[in-house]
Amino acid sequence: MITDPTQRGRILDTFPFLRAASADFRDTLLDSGTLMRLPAGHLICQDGSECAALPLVLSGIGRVYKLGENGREITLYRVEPGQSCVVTASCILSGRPFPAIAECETQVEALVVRPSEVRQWMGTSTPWREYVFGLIAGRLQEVFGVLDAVLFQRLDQRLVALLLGMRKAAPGRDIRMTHQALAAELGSSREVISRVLKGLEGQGLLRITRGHIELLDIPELERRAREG
Amino acid sequence: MITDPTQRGRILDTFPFLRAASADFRDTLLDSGTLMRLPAGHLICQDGSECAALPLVLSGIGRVYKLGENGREITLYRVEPGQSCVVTASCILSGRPFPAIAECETQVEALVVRPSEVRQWMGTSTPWREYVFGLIAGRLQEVFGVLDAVLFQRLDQRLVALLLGMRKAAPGRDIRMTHQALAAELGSSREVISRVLKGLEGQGLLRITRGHIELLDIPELERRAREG
DNA sequence: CAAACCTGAGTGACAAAGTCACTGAGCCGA
DNA sequence: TCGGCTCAGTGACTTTGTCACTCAGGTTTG
Repeated sequence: MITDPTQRGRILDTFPFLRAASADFRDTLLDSGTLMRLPAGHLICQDGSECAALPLVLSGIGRVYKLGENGREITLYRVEPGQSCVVTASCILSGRPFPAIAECETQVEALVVRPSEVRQWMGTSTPWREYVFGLIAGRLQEVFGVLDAVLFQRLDQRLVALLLGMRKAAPGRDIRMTHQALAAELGSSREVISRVLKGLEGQGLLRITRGHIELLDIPELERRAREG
Repeated sequence: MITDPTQRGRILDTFPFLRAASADFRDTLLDSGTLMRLPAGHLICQDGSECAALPLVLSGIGRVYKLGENGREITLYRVEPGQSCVVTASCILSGRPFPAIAECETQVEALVVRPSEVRQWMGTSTPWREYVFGLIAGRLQEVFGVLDAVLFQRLDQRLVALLLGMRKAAPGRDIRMTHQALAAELGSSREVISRVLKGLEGQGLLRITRGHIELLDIPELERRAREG
């Protein structure tokens, strides 16, 4: 139950679809949901387990990834404020186990709603339904994209694209990230990432120092990401 | 509009969720849907294109796959009678392009419904909604499984598992399939499949002849598929 | 019937990527 | 400043993908 008017306003701002919903539905959601603060590293859903609740993210970032027996991992997508992990939702609605791991990458504030409500609202609120379907379709597309990249794209291209993407998210030439973390994004291994980075450094496209990477020739890197 | 009572009965038998739906909804669906017969090889949806309709499969098999620039491909899942390609549905509901290719593997009979109806029924019929969500969750799980296999499993294991799965589908020791087709299932290439099969033949586990494969030591193959 | 043709399969050389077992380099606290 | 920690580099090897072929078994057709 959310009573604080400031919090209620914040929720409406973060989830614009609520503005399109009926006042009735808005109240139901705010009354039945619980505001939770989850620490970084908290596991929201484990691979193969049932999903007990659907968190609507208000702040912070969630990360959904697959983990192999050997310890290698790959990021499937991130859940940002205003979104929710809809794979969770689809698992809730169909009673299936969750096929990956969902974890808080940073501290996460979320409005947590119960499966029974998720299910019920699908029938009663069109904006809610469209919100959920929009998320599902978006995730499907992201996961299909990951599969495509893994199967059909070269690792050096994927790595360069990732680095450029991160630069866009946090402008500047410096990227603070370990080789291990880059490997976990792409589903590769640290050694391989190190080798590829070293190759790019040899070509003068970037500079590697402990814990971060400085992009030097950005136009050329952009060309590589596009053409290979 | 489906009027023939035999056809109507067949549809109800193929889609049991319709029995749980109201008579009203059943009639709406049967009145607004069109029965189509699509030849083998017909493309239902191309990569990146908009989906114009949702086909509910009555007979035959559809196959959904990803195609890389180099020509390599990988099967994501198959659509069997009683199912539908829900990725299509989610694309319809969210107006996104389809992220793969959907093709008729055999001749397919389908009840085709319009996007506007798909969308509308999500609000009006609970059985329809649960049907669609069940399909989506199932597909998500399949696609996640493919990703897992591609990233974390060895090809020989995957190939053996595929062969054993095919034997279960069509009992007998003989599997009629080209190396190219096996490669397309697994997202590999013909040469590599040939090599792996040759290795298995060298170990006396199967026998290769032009166009088909005879499984010899099935218990050992099953052990391989499990343990590696 | 035999030559031409097509599809399926095998081969060898190489490149890309993952694995394993290390070594070494920077950093921080005791 | 010593020890321990995390991060990164290296070399040898395996697995998988790619390329450019050749070859083998059928079918079609002149």
